[in-house]
Amino acid sequence: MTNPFIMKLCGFAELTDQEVKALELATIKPRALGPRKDLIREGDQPGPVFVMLEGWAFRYKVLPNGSRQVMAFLMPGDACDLHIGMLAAMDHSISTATHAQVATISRETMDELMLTYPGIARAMYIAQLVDEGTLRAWIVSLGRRSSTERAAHLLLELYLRGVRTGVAGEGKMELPLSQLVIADALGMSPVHVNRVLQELRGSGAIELRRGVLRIQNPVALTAFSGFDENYLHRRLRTSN
Amino acid sequence: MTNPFIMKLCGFAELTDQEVKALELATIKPRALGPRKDLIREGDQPGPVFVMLEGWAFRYKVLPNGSRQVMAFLMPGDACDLHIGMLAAMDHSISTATHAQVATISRETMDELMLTYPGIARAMYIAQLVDEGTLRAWIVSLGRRSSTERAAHLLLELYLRGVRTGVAGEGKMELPLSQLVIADALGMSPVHVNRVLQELRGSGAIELRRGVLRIQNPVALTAFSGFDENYLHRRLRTSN
DNA sequence: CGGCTCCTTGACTTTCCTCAACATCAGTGG
DNA sequence: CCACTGATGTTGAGGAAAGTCAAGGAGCCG
Repeated sequence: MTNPFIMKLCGFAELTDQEVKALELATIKPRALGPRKDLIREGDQPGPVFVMLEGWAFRYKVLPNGSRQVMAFLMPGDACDLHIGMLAAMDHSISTATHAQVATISRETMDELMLTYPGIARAMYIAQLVDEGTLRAWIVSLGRRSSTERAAHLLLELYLRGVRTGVAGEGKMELPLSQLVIADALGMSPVHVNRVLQELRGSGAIELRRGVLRIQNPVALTAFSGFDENYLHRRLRTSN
Repeated sequence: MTNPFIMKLCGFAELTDQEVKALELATIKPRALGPRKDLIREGDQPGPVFVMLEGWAFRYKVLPNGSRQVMAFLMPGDACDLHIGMLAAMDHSISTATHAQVATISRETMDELMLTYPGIARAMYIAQLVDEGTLRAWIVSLGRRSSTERAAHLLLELYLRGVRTGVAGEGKMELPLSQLVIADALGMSPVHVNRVLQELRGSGAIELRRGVLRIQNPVALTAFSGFDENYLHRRLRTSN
């Protein structure tokens, strides 16, 4: 299977062949987007569900003083919020970070998929819960971790999420994010991100160069950043 | 209506009399809890949905180094996550901050309520979306606002949320949170919270004493903190 | 009254930001 | 093939913001 979205949902719930087929059909015609293109802007009325098939995007908000905060990364396999269509207006924007292939599933189609296929509904709910847990984990990082711990935590998170969708493995993943975007996610200045990454590189914990991340010492990195993978919910409730 | 939970849901969707009755019935027997009692702990298997009828609680996580981060406040009218029961384990804990009256609705009852009453389902989904928007707003605050702006933003948020549930009004609300808990929510030290609050008091924007918050100058506070109430979604989509 | 929690203040230290300059790299068009 | 351009990464120096440590004050309750 090459579709990271389906691979991720299969990790969340047992999907029947029919369900997989329906998902394949729904994401069969992605559109190509260049880097730095807004998928949707704050204030817009929410439209279809976006599914990232290739490339990276991020949710962000720009403050009156011009600074920007990234609130979430969307990597291949990620979809955006389920029920967001109920709201009148987006409270943040989503932009691509790289070239991307994005499938769009209309609200109606999505509702129908979830009504028809309980496995899809279940998997989408779980994906949403994990996303929410991820938001909370970011709050913890921003509030109580040092800048170096914070960076280490983010890199580990992205790697583990990548493993789930098949875009990462064997300690390696493509990570085409500029230090500027990482800075806006970690709530720090770009120059400090640079120094912090050097520190992590210097300690031998990671390698990050030319858009490729290598986790050299996962154990040390986990301990140092206080990473607790609970929030990614790799073990799900088996019954019901 | 004295039930802040029902008042809040009514603000999100038009509820029929039947639906209101069903909600009243479901929350008729709250249990009383003292301050600093955990409702549920990280690692526990999720149980019923909790509904705060009186008093305050907060979601939090304690890091290996002993520091604590508060990720959300639950004030009267708030309920905790809808589908959390699908997960095997909580990724954070919830504790009371004050004496509290908490109703518990079993997973089965909640599922049934949402299946039977579309208005309740809709209102609960919207409440969840608003909670999620609130998490993102906290990320923005923690990442990109100065400590004083951050404090101002939090107080304004809590006040506006209180208005929605009827526990705040006319620039005034009960806010029984210690500076220590506020510090853990803002990701700063308690002594700095103290200084920042003094600054806000001194500027005439707020008054906060003995557990009562007064917003003296909402306009200045909004501008200063860069508060954008979008994320509370006071205007909802009317159709569908 | 004693004991607890919470709030307040001052002095010192650390972390991280800002500013500024420069290096590197990929893509573009001549 | 090379010069130009824009985005990105790197380095150093100085300063502002917020943390830590330590001590004392205020309020509340048994």
